Amino acid sequence: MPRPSQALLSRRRIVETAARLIDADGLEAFSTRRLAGELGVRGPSLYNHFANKDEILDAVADAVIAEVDVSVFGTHGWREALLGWGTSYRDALAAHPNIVPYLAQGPGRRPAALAMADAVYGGLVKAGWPPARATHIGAVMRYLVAGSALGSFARGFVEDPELYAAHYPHLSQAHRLAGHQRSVDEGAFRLGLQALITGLAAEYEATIGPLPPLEPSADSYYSRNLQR
Amino acid sequence: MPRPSQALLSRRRIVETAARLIDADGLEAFSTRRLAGELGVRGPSLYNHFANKDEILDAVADAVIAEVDVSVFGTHGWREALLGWGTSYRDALAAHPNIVPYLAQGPGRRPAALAMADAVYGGLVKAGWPPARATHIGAVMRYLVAGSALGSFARGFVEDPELYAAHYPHLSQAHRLAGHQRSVDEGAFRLGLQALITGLAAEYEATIGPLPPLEPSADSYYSRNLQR
DNA sequence: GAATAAAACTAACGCTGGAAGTTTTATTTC
DNA sequence: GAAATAAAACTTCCAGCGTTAGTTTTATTC
Repeated sequence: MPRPSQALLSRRRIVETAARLIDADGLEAFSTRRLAGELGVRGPSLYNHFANKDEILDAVADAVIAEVDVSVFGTHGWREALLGWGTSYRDALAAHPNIVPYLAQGPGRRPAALAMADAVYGGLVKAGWPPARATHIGAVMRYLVAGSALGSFARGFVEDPELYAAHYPHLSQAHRLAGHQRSVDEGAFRLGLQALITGLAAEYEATIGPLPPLEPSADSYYSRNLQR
Repeated sequence: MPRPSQALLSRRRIVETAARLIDADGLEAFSTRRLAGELGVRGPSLYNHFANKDEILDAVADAVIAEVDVSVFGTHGWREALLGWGTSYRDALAAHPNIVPYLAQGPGRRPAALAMADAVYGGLVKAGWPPARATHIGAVMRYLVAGSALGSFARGFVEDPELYAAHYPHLSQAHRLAGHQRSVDEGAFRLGLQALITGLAAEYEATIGPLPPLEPSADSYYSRNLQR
């Protein structure tokens, strides 16, 4: 069956289906044939729309980053912005953990990833951070977020009390971690993000000047969490 | 040629060779046949020593973690310990970035990874951190270290000025990042680690009590870097 | 309307991890 | 020490992988 009268595929449809498969089964189980099957076509048909499998993965990764909200850099001080952006960034990645090893390689030529980098770097420099420091901060945030989204810390511990009993005296409760996955993982990320911002604030005061005031709004999510 | 009189393979030899191949060519290019070829045998021979390819990768990952030095938890305060361990952890992973996506999944049943978790958690609890907080801190450190070792932040930016010119006004110098890979990546990690520890210290003082004094030794690497 | 391009298919290639079967040697059992 | 058993190497084979080349039909361009 050669070219159909109505297009069966589009880049968008391919990317959406690929994202769904990767979310459901992971990167290792993802194959061009599997994807083609889900789309009701054959493997080689994908090559009419993407040069290779990597290009599909690239597009999936950028679709994930496109979900990240960087608007706080235009509306809040740098501390609230880091908190809001970091949270949104981690939410986006945590919703799609299986693609994280792939997208953590850097923006490359991906439009959404570059737009995010542009907004973050620009916002930090505007806040008074020297350019080199702004770069470092962007990098650290990526480390923290990508690291936290790579896979559950809590679920990395096997639910078998016997495993820990003989040789790991302090890990007697480690088998319970997986059962508290969400609270452990989110609690850890929240702690890390807040501690990092607190530490950066100390450096800002020591090397740049007084901190910009936090939003006075009583119901502001950001001010509540950066109270000192 | 059936069973040789002298053993051609050992688990240790397999793991060392696998680690070398992964370091040289990456995880995607790593195959059981490639590994077998390097060892002078055929692919299926590996299955006499490891159940499957994943088990080989597991052993490689644990060999990397075995390089991490956690002894500072027994000799220094928790701040110096986090700094020293975090640095050693990142050094070990940065020396083997290609296996990082694999080992970041958590300790599982790997002896070295469990021993590391045991030492870190035990050290933090002994320093006064509540158990749940100690878990969070362990998780955050993994986020930061694994995230920073996943691949170079600086090299994630393409060395093409034209890419950034039209749509990313703040990224006019981004094409230069790759040329400063080492200083950017290490500078960022150092900043993140120190800021994180500073922030954690603030929480320790606010919720637990006075900080343990830093080592008085004038030449101590740790005290010099945690000065406030 | 003819020529060109695009999008689907099939067939094929070389590669992958691993199972099954065979052969020889080491180790265990008596 | 001989026989039985186990182990470690090989070969053959399987089903799956990403991708290329060629064919056919339809859309688009001139």
